[in-house]
Amino acid sequence: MKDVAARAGVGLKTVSRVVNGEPGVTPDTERRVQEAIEFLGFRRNDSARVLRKGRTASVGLVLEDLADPFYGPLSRAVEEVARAHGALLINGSSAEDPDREQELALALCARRVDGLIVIPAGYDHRYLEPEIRAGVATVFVDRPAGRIDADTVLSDNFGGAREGVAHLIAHGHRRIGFVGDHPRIHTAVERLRGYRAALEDAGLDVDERWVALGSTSPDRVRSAVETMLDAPEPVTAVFAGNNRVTVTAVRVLAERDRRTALVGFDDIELADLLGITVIAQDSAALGRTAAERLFRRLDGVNEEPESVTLKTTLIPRGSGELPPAANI
Amino acid sequence: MKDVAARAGVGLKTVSRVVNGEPGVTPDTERRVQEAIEFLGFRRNDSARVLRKGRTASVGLVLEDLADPFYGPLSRAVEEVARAHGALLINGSSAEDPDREQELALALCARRVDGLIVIPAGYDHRYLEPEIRAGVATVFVDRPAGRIDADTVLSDNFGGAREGVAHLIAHGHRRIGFVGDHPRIHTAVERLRGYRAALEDAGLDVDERWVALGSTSPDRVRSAVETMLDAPEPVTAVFAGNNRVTVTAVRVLAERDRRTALVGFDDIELADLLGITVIAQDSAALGRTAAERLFRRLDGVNEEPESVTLKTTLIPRGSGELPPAANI
DNA sequence: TTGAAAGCGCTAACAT
DNA sequence: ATGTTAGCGCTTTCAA
Repeated sequence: MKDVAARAGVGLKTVSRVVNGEPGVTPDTERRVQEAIEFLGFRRNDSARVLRKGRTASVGLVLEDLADPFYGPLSRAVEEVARAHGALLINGSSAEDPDREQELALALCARRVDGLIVIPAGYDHRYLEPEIRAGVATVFVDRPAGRIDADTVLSDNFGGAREGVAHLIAHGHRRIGFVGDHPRIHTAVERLRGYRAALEDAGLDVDERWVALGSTSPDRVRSAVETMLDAPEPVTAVFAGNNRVTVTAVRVLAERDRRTALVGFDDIELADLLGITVIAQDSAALGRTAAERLFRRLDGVNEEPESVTLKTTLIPRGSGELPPAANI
Repeated sequence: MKDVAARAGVGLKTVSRVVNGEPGVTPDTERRVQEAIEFLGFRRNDSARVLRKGRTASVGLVLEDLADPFYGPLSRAVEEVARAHGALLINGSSAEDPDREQELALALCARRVDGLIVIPAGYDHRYLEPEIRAGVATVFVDRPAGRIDADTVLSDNFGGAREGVAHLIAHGHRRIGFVGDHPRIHTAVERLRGYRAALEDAGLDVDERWVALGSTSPDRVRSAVETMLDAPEPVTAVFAGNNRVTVTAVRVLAERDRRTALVGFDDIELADLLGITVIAQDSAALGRTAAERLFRRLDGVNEEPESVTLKTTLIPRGSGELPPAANI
């Protein structure tokens, strides 16, 4: 910038004005400055600008895994909102590791992102308190914040699961398996709660052998489902706790002769062709809502932290409408 | 940092040393500094650090759409490599718009990212020349750079498509449709080239009514496929030019009584269950390779720009092995 | 081992 | 309309 000023024979501030399109420069001077910029291939160094202005026009998003089809649309939605506000988005994947989540979130804070959207991997976010106090707007998505009070955007995991399981019950099922994510994950617990509530609503008992929480790795899900199917009194329907469970469950059920009903939480591509009934959540809406809330905060709105819950949608496609198979 | 120094009763530089784990500080002093840091909730401002050091420890990734399942794993792979090098990743989606690609790439350069990975939307990347000259390492992925010489990592689009079409020919097909992306997109053109080459290898002529390039929107793909199926001499097989085309093609074909063979470029989740034969490319490997190349450059390796091509894999699952249906 | 001073490139505030 | 000065928070250099 100094060089540009020298070459154009003007002061530093004049160049700054031109670069930022500020008023108070004669067209002639502006032209000279533009020429110098062109000639020197100058481009403003935003690092310096940030240092001076205190705002980075960037927001951070800490999620679990960008490669998961659930998070792609979410991230993209956040990006669109950020873009509308002239901000860039820095993503990071925690890989479901609380330490890595913290490391990432703090690294983003050290970069002085203006705001932070976090899909928690951990259960204690007090480490963010100093940052929030220092002015980093923070919104939690998909899972609630741990031990601090903050804006949160969730899906109705409880209600969605309850509706899905009720749907199976309405189609005559009495022995329904639940295969879900690890119990340390909030959504898994909520969905299990919904499962239990639906059974209870119908006056049915839960046999704990029908419930399997744990890793969503194909191996674990496969063995969980197979155990339920091979029991003396096999389940006649399975409720899959998330997209990865559904994918494996569909594979396992497809191998069997006996038709077992299935409802999965989260929609999946091609689920329509496979006739998989799902409880869909709108991950893009989750991201958009969170980002809008974040920027509202950045624009100075100062309300109490608030929790928003987005509705889920039951999409019947066949697998959830199968009647119980005559067993054994 | 000033405040920390004051509170600990030491010089600014000593605090800097402690924060960065540099040697030359007595344990006692270090302890006092640490206490002050703790007390004040100090965290280093990386913006200032960046300004001074000239390196941001961040890389930019400009892709088409983070919500596309093809790019999620690619982005994640880049992130992992970046993480291993202590760098953060800033993603941006160009939405297949050349202007937006440029705007994004230049915004990232203004932030002084150390390196840039670009999945081109445009065909002229000379706008990046000053940046590259100024030291921003740049690697192009998935599609080649336009009008500049730069590192590039591609999939073998030509070879993959040729293999897929040859596979259909080997199963007896003579009238094979090609539905692909817009002809301004490099991969679409390459794959079409592969299609033509396979037909030519077999001594078959191409009827241009079997070729449909254009938008990958469901509507356009649907009508393209339906036209081919409803022609007086309908195609007996369809080669789908990418994941989105495949998804719609599968839907359209599933509505028909006559079984039409299908091979798709790109693997899709649940394609195994639907028995869809595909030419799979490894999007994570694409991202990893590009990122490794980028960091090699950042580590000072100074070779000529190089183009790497990654092999694709034919995965037979049924749809590509159907014989031609007796038509009409 | 420790610290003072200079400066990275920019913008805010205040001249002129 | 234009320029000058100070300073954002850190690291580098060099001296103590």
